[in-house]
Amino acid sequence: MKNQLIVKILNNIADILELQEVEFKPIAYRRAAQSIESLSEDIADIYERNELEEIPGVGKHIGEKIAEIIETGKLKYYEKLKKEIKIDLEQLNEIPGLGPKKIKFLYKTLDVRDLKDLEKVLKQHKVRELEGFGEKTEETLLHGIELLKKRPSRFLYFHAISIVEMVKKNLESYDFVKKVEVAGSFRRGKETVGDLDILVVSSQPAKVMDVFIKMKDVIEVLAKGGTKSSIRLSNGMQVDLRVVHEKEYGAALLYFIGSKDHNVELRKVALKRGWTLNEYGLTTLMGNKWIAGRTQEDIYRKLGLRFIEPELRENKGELEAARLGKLPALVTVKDIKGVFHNHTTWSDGHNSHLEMAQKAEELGLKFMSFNDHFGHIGITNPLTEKRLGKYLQEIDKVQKKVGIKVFTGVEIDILKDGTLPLSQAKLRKLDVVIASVHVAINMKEKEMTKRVCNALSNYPINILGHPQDRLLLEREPLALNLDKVFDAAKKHDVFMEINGSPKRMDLPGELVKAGLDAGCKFALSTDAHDTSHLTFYPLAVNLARRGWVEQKHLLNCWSFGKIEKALQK
DNA sequence: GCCGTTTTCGGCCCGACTGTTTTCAGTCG
Repeated sequence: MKNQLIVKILNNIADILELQEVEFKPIAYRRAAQSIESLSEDIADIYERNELEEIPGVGKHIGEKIAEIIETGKLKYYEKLKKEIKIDLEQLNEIPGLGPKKIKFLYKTLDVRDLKDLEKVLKQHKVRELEGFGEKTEETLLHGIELLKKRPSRFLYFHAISIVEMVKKNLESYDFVKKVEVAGSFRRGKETVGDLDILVVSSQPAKVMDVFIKMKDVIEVLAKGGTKSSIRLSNGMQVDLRVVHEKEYGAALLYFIGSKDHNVELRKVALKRGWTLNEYGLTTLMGNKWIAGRTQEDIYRKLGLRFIEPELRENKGELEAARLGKLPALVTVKDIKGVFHNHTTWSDGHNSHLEMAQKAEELGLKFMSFNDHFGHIGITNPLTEKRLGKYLQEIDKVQKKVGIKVFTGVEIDILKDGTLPLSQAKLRKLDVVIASVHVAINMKEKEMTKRVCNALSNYPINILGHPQDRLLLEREPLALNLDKVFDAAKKHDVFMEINGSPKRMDLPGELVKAGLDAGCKFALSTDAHDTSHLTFYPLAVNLARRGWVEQKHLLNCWSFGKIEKALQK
Protein backbone atom coordinates (compact mmCIF):
# COMPACT_ATOMS: atom_id res chain seq x y z
CA MET A 1 0.00 0.00 0.00
CA LYS A 2 1.81 3.09 -1.22
CA ASN A 3 -0.96 5.64 -0.66
CA GLN A 4 0.69 7.29 2.32
CA LEU A 5 4.09 7.44 0.65
CA ILE A 6 2.57 9.12 -2.37
CA VAL A 7 0.65 11.59 -0.21
CA LYS A 8 3.85 12.48 1.58
CA ILE A 9 5.89 12.96 -1.58
CA LEU A 10 3.22 15.11 -3.23
CA ASN A 11 2.92 17.30 -0.15
CA ASN A 12 6.69 17.66 0.08
CA ILE A 13 6.82 18.66 -3.58
CA ALA A 14 4.16 21.29 -2.85
CA ASP A 15 6.28 22.65 0.00
CA ILE A 16 9.39 22.85 -2.15
CA LEU A 17 7.55 24.54 -5.02
CA GLU A 18 6.08 27.02 -2.59
CA LEU A 19 9.57 27.81 -1.36
CA GLN A 20 10.65 28.32 -4.94
CA GLU A 21 7.72 30.68 -5.34
CA VAL A 22 6.22 28.68 -8.14
CA GLU A 23 2.65 29.83 -8.53
CA PHE A 24 -0.43 27.58 -8.31
CA LYS A 25 1.40 24.30 -8.72
CA PRO A 26 1.66 23.83 -4.93
CA ILE A 27 -2.11 24.04 -4.69
CA ALA A 28 -2.45 21.42 -7.40
CA TYR A 29 -0.04 19.01 -5.69
CA ARG A 30 -1.72 19.48 -2.34
CA ARG A 31 -5.15 18.91 -3.80
CA ALA A 32 -4.01 15.69 -5.41
CA ALA A 33 -2.37 14.58 -2.13
CA GLN A 34 -5.56 15.23 -0.24
CA SER A 35 -7.66 13.20 -2.66
CA ILE A 36 -5.30 10.27 -2.35
CA GLU A 37 -5.25 10.50 1.42
CA SER A 38 -8.98 9.92 1.52
CA LEU A 39 -8.96 6.94 -0.84
CA SER A 40 -10.25 3.75 0.71
CA GLU A 41 -8.51 1.48 -1.76
CA ASP A 42 -4.93 0.80 -2.68
CA ILE A 43 -3.89 3.35 -5.29
CA ALA A 44 -1.92 0.60 -7.04
CA ASP A 45 -5.26 -1.06 -7.87
CA ILE A 46 -6.49 2.19 -9.41
CA TYR A 47 -3.27 2.37 -11.39
CA GLU A 48 -3.76 -1.23 -12.58
CA ARG A 49 -7.20 -0.25 -13.89
CA ASN A 50 -5.62 2.74 -15.61
CA GLU A 51 -7.87 5.12 -13.71
CA LEU A 52 -5.41 7.41 -11.93
CA GLU A 53 -6.78 10.44 -13.72
CA GLU A 54 -10.24 9.73 -12.36
CA ILE A 55 -8.95 10.82 -8.94
CA PRO A 56 -9.97 14.46 -8.38
CA GLY A 57 -6.97 16.74 -8.73
CA VAL A 58 -4.89 14.16 -10.56
CA GLY A 59 -4.22 14.93 -14.21
CA LYS A 60 -1.75 13.69 -16.78
CA HIS A 61 1.44 14.92 -15.12
CA ILE A 62 0.74 14.06 -11.51
CA GLY A 63 -0.70 10.78 -12.75
CA GLU A 64 2.60 9.92 -14.41
CA LYS A 65 4.48 10.79 -11.25
CA ILE A 66 2.22 8.55 -9.16
CA ALA A 67 2.76 5.74 -11.63
CA GLU A 68 6.51 6.16 -11.29
CA ILE A 69 6.30 5.92 -7.49
CA ILE A 70 4.14 2.79 -7.73
CA GLU A 71 6.52 1.19 -10.22
CA THR A 72 9.85 2.15 -8.66
CA GLY A 73 9.11 3.38 -5.14
CA LYS A 74 10.85 6.64 -6.03
CA LEU A 75 10.29 9.81 -8.04
CA LYS A 76 13.13 11.35 -10.03
CA TYR A 77 11.43 14.75 -10.16
CA TYR A 78 11.21 14.81 -6.36
CA GLU A 79 14.84 13.74 -5.92
CA LYS A 80 15.87 16.53 -8.27
CA LEU A 81 13.85 19.13 -6.34
CA LYS A 82 15.32 17.98 -3.04
CA LYS A 83 18.84 18.42 -4.40
CA GLU A 84 17.96 21.90 -5.59
CA ILE A 85 16.91 23.21 -2.20
CA LYS A 86 19.23 21.48 0.28
CA ILE A 87 16.87 22.36 3.16
CA ASP A 88 15.07 20.11 5.63
CA LEU A 89 11.73 21.65 4.79
CA GLU A 90 9.62 19.01 6.45
CA GLN A 91 11.08 19.84 9.84
CA LEU A 92 11.25 23.61 9.50
CA ASN A 93 7.73 23.86 8.15
CA GLU A 94 6.36 22.47 11.38
CA ILE A 95 7.55 25.39 13.47
CA PRO A 96 4.63 27.74 14.10
CA GLY A 97 5.32 31.16 12.66
CA LEU A 98 7.75 29.87 10.08
CA GLY A 99 6.56 29.68 6.49
CA PRO A 100 8.20 29.31 3.09
CA LYS A 101 9.26 32.95 2.76
CA LYS A 102 11.05 33.12 6.07
CA ILE A 103 12.63 29.69 5.61
CA LYS A 104 14.03 30.81 2.29
CA PHE A 105 15.30 34.08 3.71
CA LEU A 106 16.98 32.33 6.63
CA TYR A 107 18.67 29.93 4.23
CA LYS A 108 19.92 32.73 1.99
CA THR A 109 21.23 34.95 4.76
CA LEU A 110 22.34 32.56 7.52
CA ASP A 111 22.57 29.24 5.65
CA VAL A 112 19.88 27.67 7.87
CA ARG A 113 19.16 24.18 6.56
CA ASP A 114 17.53 22.41 9.47
CA LEU A 115 16.23 22.70 13.02
CA LYS A 116 19.72 22.50 14.52
CA ASP A 117 21.05 25.35 12.38
CA LEU A 118 18.04 27.44 13.26
CA GLU A 119 18.33 26.89 16.98
CA LYS A 120 22.02 27.81 16.82
CA VAL A 121 21.59 31.12 15.00
CA LEU A 122 18.60 32.01 17.15
CA LYS A 123 20.65 31.51 20.31
CA GLN A 124 23.47 33.57 18.83
CA HIS A 125 20.87 36.34 18.36
CA LYS A 126 21.70 36.53 14.67
CA VAL A 127 18.10 36.21 13.55
CA ARG A 128 16.81 39.31 15.34
CA GLU A 129 19.24 41.43 13.33
CA LEU A 130 17.74 40.42 10.00
CA GLU A 131 15.38 42.66 8.08
CA GLY A 132 11.79 41.78 8.82
CA PHE A 133 12.75 39.83 11.94
CA GLY A 134 13.12 41.06 15.50
CA GLU A 135 13.31 40.07 19.12
CA LYS A 136 9.75 38.82 19.20
CA THR A 137 10.28 36.59 16.20
CA GLU A 138 13.41 35.16 17.81
CA GLU A 139 11.37 34.34 20.89
CA THR A 140 8.47 32.87 18.91
CA LEU A 141 10.74 30.60 16.90
CA LEU A 142 12.71 29.38 19.91
CA HIS A 143 9.45 28.66 21.65
CA GLY A 144 8.22 26.87 18.55
CA ILE A 145 11.29 24.63 18.53
CA GLU A 146 10.72 23.72 22.17
CA LEU A 147 7.08 22.96 21.48
CA LEU A 148 8.05 20.80 18.52
CA LYS A 149 10.41 18.80 20.70
CA LYS A 150 7.58 18.08 23.14
CA ARG A 151 5.06 17.84 20.32
CA PRO A 152 1.59 17.88 21.84
CA SER A 153 -0.26 15.42 19.63
CA ARG A 154 -3.87 15.54 18.63
CA PHE A 155 -6.51 14.85 21.24
CA LEU A 156 -9.11 12.12 21.32
CA TYR A 157 -12.58 13.47 20.59
CA PHE A 158 -13.68 11.95 23.88
CA HIS A 159 -11.08 13.92 25.84
CA ALA A 160 -12.01 17.10 24.04
CA ILE A 161 -15.63 16.80 25.22
CA SER A 162 -14.84 17.79 28.80
CA ILE A 163 -12.65 20.68 27.65
CA VAL A 164 -15.45 21.91 25.40
CA GLU A 165 -17.88 21.76 28.27
CA MET A 166 -15.51 23.65 30.55
CA VAL A 167 -14.95 26.45 28.04
CA LYS A 168 -18.65 26.66 27.14
CA LYS A 169 -19.76 26.80 30.75
CA ASN A 170 -17.22 29.46 31.53
CA LEU A 171 -18.19 31.75 28.64
CA GLU A 172 -21.92 31.20 29.04
CA SER A 173 -21.75 32.48 32.60
CA TYR A 174 -21.30 36.07 31.38
CA ASP A 175 -24.38 38.12 30.53
CA PHE A 176 -22.65 39.86 27.61
CA VAL A 177 -22.26 36.49 25.91
CA LYS A 178 -25.41 35.67 23.92
CA LYS A 179 -24.44 32.37 22.32
CA VAL A 180 -21.53 29.97 22.49
CA GLU A 181 -21.07 27.37 19.80
CA VAL A 182 -18.29 24.86 19.22
CA ALA A 183 -17.19 24.61 15.63
CA GLY A 184 -14.17 23.05 13.92
CA SER A 185 -13.40 19.39 13.51
CA PHE A 186 -14.99 18.72 16.90
CA ARG A 187 -18.34 19.91 15.55
CA ARG A 188 -17.84 17.71 12.51
CA GLY A 189 -17.46 14.74 14.84
CA LYS A 190 -13.93 13.75 13.88
CA GLU A 191 -12.42 11.05 16.05
CA THR A 192 -9.47 13.22 17.02
CA VAL A 193 -9.21 16.99 17.22
CA GLY A 194 -6.14 19.19 16.85
CA ASP A 195 -7.52 22.36 18.38
CA LEU A 196 -10.88 23.74 19.41
CA ASP A 197 -12.77 26.49 17.62
CA ILE A 198 -15.28 28.44 19.66
CA LEU A 199 -17.75 30.94 18.27
CA VAL A 200 -19.43 33.54 20.44
CA VAL A 201 -22.22 35.99 19.67
CA SER A 202 -21.81 39.19 21.62
CA SER A 203 -22.05 42.93 21.10
CA GLN A 204 -19.08 43.43 23.41
CA PRO A 205 -16.21 41.52 21.82
CA ALA A 206 -13.49 43.22 23.86
CA LYS A 207 -15.00 41.99 27.10
CA VAL A 208 -15.31 38.46 25.73
CA MET A 209 -11.64 38.47 24.73
CA ASP A 210 -10.64 39.57 28.20
CA VAL A 211 -12.49 36.82 30.03
CA PHE A 212 -11.42 34.25 27.45
CA ILE A 213 -7.69 34.79 27.87
CA LYS A 214 -8.09 34.86 31.64
CA MET A 215 -9.92 31.53 31.90
CA LYS A 216 -8.38 29.18 34.39
CA ASP A 217 -6.07 26.64 32.80
CA VAL A 218 -4.80 29.12 30.20
CA ILE A 219 -1.02 28.91 30.16
CA GLU A 220 -0.31 30.95 27.07
CA VAL A 221 -2.00 33.64 24.98
CA LEU A 222 -1.05 32.98 21.37
CA ALA A 223 -2.97 35.87 19.84
CA LYS A 224 -5.42 38.48 21.02
CA GLY A 225 -7.24 40.83 18.68
CA GLY A 226 -10.49 42.73 18.49
CA THR A 227 -12.63 39.78 17.42
CA LYS A 228 -10.29 36.80 17.41
CA SER A 229 -8.00 35.25 19.99
CA SER A 230 -6.08 32.04 20.57
CA ILE A 231 -4.90 30.50 23.81
CA ARG A 232 -3.17 27.33 24.92
CA LEU A 233 -4.49 25.31 27.84
CA SER A 234 -2.28 23.54 30.36
CA ASN A 235 -2.87 20.19 28.66
CA GLY A 236 -1.38 21.62 25.45
CA MET A 237 -4.63 22.12 23.58
CA GLN A 238 -5.03 25.28 21.54
CA VAL A 239 -8.40 27.02 21.64
CA ASP A 240 -9.38 29.66 19.08
CA LEU A 241 -12.20 32.06 19.80
CA ARG A 242 -14.06 34.31 17.43
CA VAL A 243 -16.70 36.87 18.39
CA VAL A 244 -19.35 37.81 15.83
CA HIS A 245 -22.59 39.76 15.54
CA GLU A 246 -25.95 38.05 15.38
CA LYS A 247 -26.32 39.03 11.73
CA GLU A 248 -23.11 37.19 10.79
CA TYR A 249 -23.74 34.17 12.97
CA GLY A 250 -24.64 31.71 10.22
CA ALA A 251 -21.79 32.75 7.97
CA ALA A 252 -19.34 32.58 10.84
CA LEU A 253 -20.55 29.13 11.91
CA LEU A 254 -20.20 27.88 8.38
CA TYR A 255 -16.71 29.30 8.13
CA PHE A 256 -15.61 28.04 11.52
CA ILE A 257 -17.12 24.56 11.30
CA GLY A 258 -15.35 23.94 7.99
CA SER A 259 -13.95 21.83 6.68
CA LYS A 260 -11.73 24.15 4.79
CA ASP A 261 -12.27 22.13 1.63
CA HIS A 262 -16.02 22.31 2.02
CA ASN A 263 -15.82 26.08 2.43
CA VAL A 264 -13.60 26.52 -0.58
CA GLU A 265 -16.14 24.62 -2.68
CA LEU A 266 -19.00 26.66 -1.24
CA ARG A 267 -17.20 29.86 -2.13
CA LYS A 268 -16.78 28.64 -5.66
CA VAL A 269 -20.53 28.03 -5.85
CA ALA A 270 -21.07 31.59 -4.63
CA LEU A 271 -18.64 33.01 -7.17
CA LYS A 272 -20.48 31.31 -10.00
CA ARG A 273 -23.56 33.26 -9.01
CA GLY A 274 -21.62 36.51 -8.90
CA TRP A 275 -21.50 36.50 -5.11
CA THR A 276 -18.78 36.17 -2.54
CA LEU A 277 -18.87 34.24 0.71
CA ASN A 278 -16.76 34.99 3.75
CA GLU A 279 -17.22 34.62 7.50
CA TYR A 280 -19.37 37.75 7.61
CA GLY A 281 -21.95 36.79 5.05
CA LEU A 282 -22.92 36.14 1.49
CA THR A 283 -22.81 39.35 -0.58
CA THR A 284 -22.74 40.38 -4.22
CA LEU A 285 -19.32 40.83 -5.78
CA MET A 286 -20.48 44.06 -7.38
CA GLY A 287 -21.79 46.64 -4.96
CA ASN A 288 -21.39 44.43 -1.92
CA LYS A 289 -25.12 43.91 -1.47
CA TRP A 290 -26.27 41.66 1.38
CA ILE A 291 -27.71 38.26 0.42
CA ALA A 292 -27.60 36.08 3.54
CA GLY A 293 -25.60 35.31 6.69
CA ARG A 294 -27.86 35.09 9.73
CA THR A 295 -28.23 31.32 9.57
CA GLN A 296 -26.38 28.53 7.83
CA GLU A 297 -29.68 27.39 6.30
CA ASP A 298 -30.17 30.78 4.65
CA ILE A 299 -26.77 30.62 3.01
CA TYR A 300 -27.17 27.08 1.72
CA ARG A 301 -30.63 27.90 0.39
CA LYS A 302 -29.44 30.99 -1.49
CA LEU A 303 -26.69 28.90 -3.02
CA GLY A 304 -29.27 26.42 -4.28
CA LEU A 305 -28.32 23.74 -1.76
CA ARG A 306 -30.09 21.78 0.95
CA PHE A 307 -28.72 22.16 4.48
CA ILE A 308 -25.63 20.00 4.90
CA GLU A 309 -24.99 18.46 8.33
CA PRO A 310 -21.54 19.34 9.74
CA GLU A 311 -20.44 15.70 9.77
CA LEU A 312 -20.75 15.59 5.99
CA ARG A 313 -18.77 18.74 5.29
CA GLU A 314 -15.58 17.19 3.99
CA ASN A 315 -16.00 17.96 0.29
CA LYS A 316 -16.65 14.30 -0.45
CA GLY A 317 -19.66 14.72 -2.68
CA GLU A 318 -21.98 16.40 -0.18
CA LEU A 319 -22.33 19.59 -2.23
CA GLU A 320 -23.42 17.65 -5.28
CA ALA A 321 -25.87 15.64 -3.17
CA ALA A 322 -27.21 18.83 -1.60
CA ARG A 323 -27.73 20.37 -5.02
CA LEU A 324 -29.65 17.34 -6.26
CA GLY A 325 -31.62 16.90 -3.04
CA LYS A 326 -29.96 13.53 -2.47
CA LEU A 327 -28.44 14.05 0.96
CA PRO A 328 -28.83 11.12 3.36
CA ALA A 329 -31.26 11.30 6.29
CA LEU A 330 -28.47 10.80 8.80
CA VAL A 331 -28.98 8.54 11.78
CA THR A 332 -29.20 10.37 15.13
CA VAL A 333 -28.43 9.36 18.71
CA LYS A 334 -32.10 9.00 19.53
CA ASP A 335 -32.56 6.48 16.71
CA ILE A 336 -30.28 4.03 18.53
CA LYS A 337 -32.39 1.38 20.24
CA GLY A 338 -29.55 -0.67 21.67
CA VAL A 339 -25.85 -1.43 21.60
CA PHE A 340 -23.71 -4.44 20.78
CA HIS A 341 -20.33 -5.65 22.00
CA ASN A 342 -20.33 -5.36 25.79
CA HIS A 343 -17.94 -7.11 28.17
CA THR A 344 -18.47 -8.25 31.77
CA THR A 345 -16.49 -9.80 34.60
CA TRP A 346 -16.88 -13.11 32.70
CA SER A 347 -13.87 -11.92 30.66
CA ASP A 348 -12.05 -8.60 31.11
CA GLY A 349 -14.96 -6.31 32.03
CA HIS A 350 -15.41 -4.61 35.40
CA ASN A 351 -19.13 -5.18 35.97
CA SER A 352 -21.56 -8.07 36.05
CA HIS A 353 -24.14 -8.87 33.39
CA LEU A 354 -26.84 -7.50 35.66
CA GLU A 355 -25.04 -4.21 36.36
CA MET A 356 -24.40 -3.66 32.69
CA ALA A 357 -28.00 -4.41 31.72
CA GLN A 358 -29.39 -2.16 34.42
CA LYS A 359 -27.18 0.69 33.29
CA ALA A 360 -28.27 0.20 29.67
CA GLU A 361 -31.90 0.30 30.77
CA GLU A 362 -31.22 3.43 32.78
CA LEU A 363 -29.77 5.04 29.65
CA GLY A 364 -33.06 4.40 27.88
CA LEU A 365 -31.81 1.63 25.61
CA LYS A 366 -34.12 -1.18 24.57
CA PHE A 367 -31.53 -3.92 24.10
CA MET A 368 -27.90 -4.88 24.43
CA SER A 369 -25.72 -7.83 23.57
CA PHE A 370 -23.08 -9.47 25.76
CA ASN A 371 -19.92 -10.32 23.89
CA ASP A 372 -17.27 -11.47 26.31
CA HIS A 373 -13.97 -12.57 24.87
CA PHE A 374 -13.73 -16.12 23.66
CA GLY A 375 -10.29 -17.13 22.55
CA HIS A 376 -6.80 -18.15 23.38
CA ILE A 377 -4.01 -16.55 25.31
CA GLY A 378 -3.43 -12.88 24.72
CA ILE A 379 -6.88 -12.01 25.92
CA THR A 380 -7.54 -11.49 29.60
CA ASN A 381 -9.59 -14.25 31.15
CA PRO A 382 -11.32 -15.42 27.98
CA LEU A 383 -14.37 -17.67 27.96
CA THR A 384 -13.76 -21.33 27.17
CA GLU A 385 -16.10 -24.01 25.89
CA LYS A 386 -16.28 -25.32 29.43
CA ARG A 387 -17.45 -21.97 30.88
CA LEU A 388 -19.75 -21.08 28.02
CA GLY A 389 -22.77 -22.99 29.36
CA LYS A 390 -22.79 -21.21 32.70
CA TYR A 391 -22.17 -17.86 30.99
CA LEU A 392 -25.32 -18.35 28.92
CA GLN A 393 -27.34 -19.40 31.96
CA GLU A 394 -26.23 -16.21 33.69
CA ILE A 395 -27.49 -14.08 30.81
CA ASP A 396 -30.76 -15.98 30.94
CA LYS A 397 -31.16 -15.12 34.61
CA VAL A 398 -30.42 -11.46 33.94
CA GLN A 399 -33.04 -11.40 31.18
CA LYS A 400 -35.68 -12.16 33.80
CA LYS A 401 -34.56 -9.29 36.02
CA VAL A 402 -34.39 -6.38 33.57
CA GLY A 403 -36.81 -4.59 31.28
CA ILE A 404 -34.64 -4.66 28.20
CA LYS A 405 -33.78 -7.42 25.77
CA VAL A 406 -30.36 -8.98 26.36
CA PHE A 407 -28.78 -10.90 23.52
CA THR A 408 -26.23 -13.65 24.12
CA GLY A 409 -22.95 -13.63 22.27
CA VAL A 410 -19.18 -13.64 22.29
CA GLU A 411 -16.34 -11.69 20.81
CA ILE A 412 -14.24 -14.42 19.31
CA ASP A 413 -10.68 -14.27 18.02
CA ILE A 414 -10.00 -14.62 14.34
CA LEU A 415 -6.92 -16.83 14.59
CA LYS A 416 -3.82 -16.46 12.48
CA ASP A 417 -5.03 -18.99 9.92
CA GLY A 418 -8.48 -17.45 9.59
CA THR A 419 -10.20 -20.08 11.73
CA LEU A 420 -12.19 -19.45 14.91
CA PRO A 421 -11.63 -21.44 18.13
CA LEU A 422 -15.25 -22.64 18.34
CA SER A 423 -17.25 -24.83 16.01
CA GLN A 424 -19.84 -23.45 13.62
CA ALA A 425 -22.59 -25.43 15.33
CA LYS A 426 -21.80 -23.95 18.72
CA LEU A 427 -21.50 -20.45 17.34
CA ARG A 428 -24.96 -20.79 15.78
CA LYS A 429 -26.46 -21.22 19.25
CA LEU A 430 -25.43 -17.67 20.16
CA ASP A 431 -27.48 -14.62 19.22
CA VAL A 432 -24.64 -12.29 18.28
CA VAL A 433 -21.22 -13.53 17.15
CA ILE A 434 -18.63 -10.80 16.88
CA ALA A 435 -15.30 -11.87 15.40
CA SER A 436 -12.21 -9.71 15.79
CA VAL A 437 -8.49 -9.75 15.14
CA HIS A 438 -6.55 -9.44 18.40
CA VAL A 439 -3.43 -11.53 17.94
CA ALA A 440 -0.78 -11.71 15.22
CA ILE A 441 -1.62 -8.20 14.13
CA ASN A 442 1.54 -7.56 12.13
CA MET A 443 0.75 -9.76 9.16
CA LYS A 444 1.25 -8.48 5.62
CA GLU A 445 -1.78 -7.09 3.80
CA LYS A 446 -2.31 -10.06 1.54
CA GLU A 447 -2.25 -12.64 4.34
CA MET A 448 -4.26 -10.49 6.73
CA THR A 449 -6.93 -9.87 4.13
CA LYS A 450 -7.12 -13.58 3.35
CA ARG A 451 -7.30 -14.40 7.05
CA VAL A 452 -10.24 -12.06 7.69
CA CYS A 453 -12.09 -12.92 4.48
CA ASN A 454 -11.72 -16.63 5.17
CA ALA A 455 -13.22 -16.20 8.62
CA LEU A 456 -16.15 -14.24 7.20
CA SER A 457 -16.74 -16.88 4.53
CA ASN A 458 -16.46 -20.00 6.69
CA TYR A 459 -18.13 -19.14 10.00
CA PRO A 460 -21.54 -17.83 11.08
CA ILE A 461 -20.22 -14.39 12.03
CA ASN A 462 -22.67 -11.53 12.58
CA ILE A 463 -20.34 -8.61 13.16
CA LEU A 464 -16.71 -7.97 12.24
CA GLY A 465 -15.37 -6.27 15.41
CA HIS A 466 -13.18 -3.14 15.22
CA PRO A 467 -12.17 -3.98 11.66
CA GLN A 468 -8.91 -2.02 11.66
CA ASP A 469 -7.87 -2.94 15.22
CA ARG A 470 -6.23 0.46 15.46
CA LEU A 471 -5.64 2.45 18.62
CA LEU A 472 -5.79 6.18 18.03
CA LEU A 473 -2.48 7.99 18.56
CA GLU A 474 -0.94 4.64 19.51
CA ARG A 475 -1.25 1.83 17.03
CA GLU A 476 -1.63 1.86 13.27
CA PRO A 477 -4.52 0.05 11.57
CA LEU A 478 -4.06 -3.55 10.42
CA ALA A 479 -2.69 -3.97 6.91
CA LEU A 480 -6.01 -4.94 5.40
CA ASN A 481 -7.55 -4.55 1.98
CA LEU A 482 -10.89 -3.27 3.18
CA ASP A 483 -12.49 -3.32 -0.25
CA LYS A 484 -12.09 -7.09 -0.29
CA VAL A 485 -13.32 -7.32 3.29
CA PHE A 486 -16.36 -5.20 2.43
CA ASP A 487 -17.16 -7.48 -0.48
CA ALA A 488 -16.87 -10.59 1.69
CA ALA A 489 -18.95 -8.99 4.44
CA LYS A 490 -21.67 -8.07 1.99
CA LYS A 491 -21.69 -11.53 0.44
CA HIS A 492 -22.01 -13.31 3.78
CA ASP A 493 -24.32 -10.82 5.53
CA VAL A 494 -21.76 -9.73 8.08
CA PHE A 495 -22.29 -6.30 9.63
CA MET A 496 -19.25 -4.06 9.86
CA GLU A 497 -18.75 -2.74 13.37
CA ILE A 498 -18.62 0.96 14.15
CA ASN A 499 -16.84 0.80 17.49
CA GLY A 500 -17.34 3.85 19.71
CA SER A 501 -14.62 3.12 22.23
CA PRO A 502 -12.74 6.46 22.38
CA LYS A 503 -9.37 4.99 21.45
CA ARG A 504 -10.72 2.80 18.70
CA MET A 505 -13.38 4.78 16.83
CA ASP A 506 -13.21 2.02 14.26
CA LEU A 507 -14.30 2.13 11.46
CA PRO A 508 -13.71 5.85 11.03
CA GLY A 509 -16.24 7.89 9.04
CA GLU A 510 -14.54 7.87 5.66
CA LEU A 511 -14.22 4.08 5.75
CA VAL A 512 -17.82 3.70 6.86
CA LYS A 513 -18.69 5.65 3.72
CA ALA A 514 -16.50 3.37 1.62
CA GLY A 515 -18.22 0.34 3.15
CA LEU A 516 -21.61 1.85 2.54
CA ASP A 517 -20.75 2.48 -1.09
CA ALA A 518 -19.69 -1.16 -1.33
CA GLY A 519 -23.14 -2.19 -0.09
CA CYS A 520 -22.28 -3.07 3.53
CA LYS A 521 -24.46 -2.65 6.58
CA PHE A 522 -23.28 -1.66 10.04
CA ALA A 523 -23.63 -2.43 13.73
CA LEU A 524 -22.77 0.18 16.27
CA SER A 525 -21.05 -0.78 19.51
CA THR A 526 -19.61 0.63 22.71
CA ASP A 527 -17.01 -2.10 23.36
CA ALA A 528 -17.89 -1.38 27.00
CA HIS A 529 -15.73 -2.94 29.71
CA ASP A 530 -17.48 -0.95 32.43
CA THR A 531 -20.97 0.46 32.99
CA SER A 532 -19.61 3.94 32.37
CA HIS A 533 -18.48 2.88 28.89
CA LEU A 534 -22.06 2.29 27.79
CA THR A 535 -22.30 6.02 27.24
CA PHE A 536 -19.81 5.75 24.36
CA TYR A 537 -22.41 4.99 21.74
CA PRO A 538 -23.00 8.61 20.73
CA LEU A 539 -19.33 8.68 19.71
CA ALA A 540 -19.99 5.81 17.33
CA VAL A 541 -23.02 7.70 16.03
CA ASN A 542 -20.65 10.51 15.02
CA LEU A 543 -18.70 8.07 12.87
CA ALA A 544 -21.86 6.64 11.34
CA ARG A 545 -23.03 10.12 10.46
CA ARG A 546 -19.65 10.99 8.96
CA GLY A 547 -20.09 7.85 6.88
CA TRP A 548 -23.51 8.96 5.50
CA VAL A 549 -25.31 6.16 7.38
CA GLU A 550 -29.11 6.15 7.61
CA GLN A 551 -31.35 4.08 9.90
CA LYS A 552 -31.85 1.47 7.21
CA HIS A 553 -28.09 0.77 7.18
CA LEU A 554 -27.74 0.36 10.94
CA LEU A 555 -28.75 -2.79 12.80
CA ASN A 556 -29.14 -0.84 16.06
CA CYS A 557 -32.13 1.06 14.70
CA TRP A 558 -34.21 -1.91 13.58
CA SER A 559 -37.14 -3.69 15.23
CA PHE A 560 -36.45 -6.85 17.29
CA GLY A 561 -38.05 -8.99 14.66
CA LYS A 562 -35.88 -7.58 11.93
CA ILE A 563 -32.74 -7.79 14.06
CA GLU A 564 -33.36 -11.44 14.94
CA LYS A 565 -33.93 -12.28 11.32
CA ALA A 566 -30.77 -10.45 10.28
CA LEU A 567 -28.73 -12.35 12.86
CA GLN A 568 -29.96 -15.78 11.73
CA LYS A 569 -27.17 -17.79 10.17
C1' DG B 1 -0.65 21.45 -12.67
C1' DC B 2 -5.70 21.07 -12.83
C1' DC B 3 -10.18 22.08 -14.49
C1' DG B 4 -14.94 23.67 -16.80
C1' DT B 5 -23.64 25.07 -15.41
C1' DT B 6 -20.17 31.84 -18.67
C1' DT B 7 -14.26 28.92 -19.80
C1' DT B 8 -9.90 23.95 -23.53
C1' DC B 9 -7.58 29.44 -21.61
C1' DG B 10 -7.23 31.78 -17.72
C1' DG B 11 -8.37 31.44 -13.54
C1' DC B 12 -7.04 29.18 -8.91
C1' DC B 13 -11.05 31.39 -1.27
C1' DC B 14 -10.61 35.00 1.93
C1' DG B 15 -9.72 37.67 6.05
C1' DA B 16 -7.51 38.33 11.02
C1' DC B 17 -3.46 38.90 13.70
C1' DT B 18 1.51 39.68 14.44
C1' DG B 19 5.71 41.86 14.09
C1' DT B 20 8.01 45.05 11.86
C1' DT B 21 7.72 49.28 10.02
C1' DT B 22 4.90 53.57 9.53
C1' DT B 23 1.57 50.77 5.21
C1' DC B 24 2.59 45.85 4.75
C1' DA B 25 4.32 40.99 4.18
C1' DG B 26 4.05 36.65 6.20
C1' DT B 27 1.58 33.22 8.47
C1' DC B 28 -2.41 30.86 9.81
C1' DG B 29 -6.84 28.75 9.68
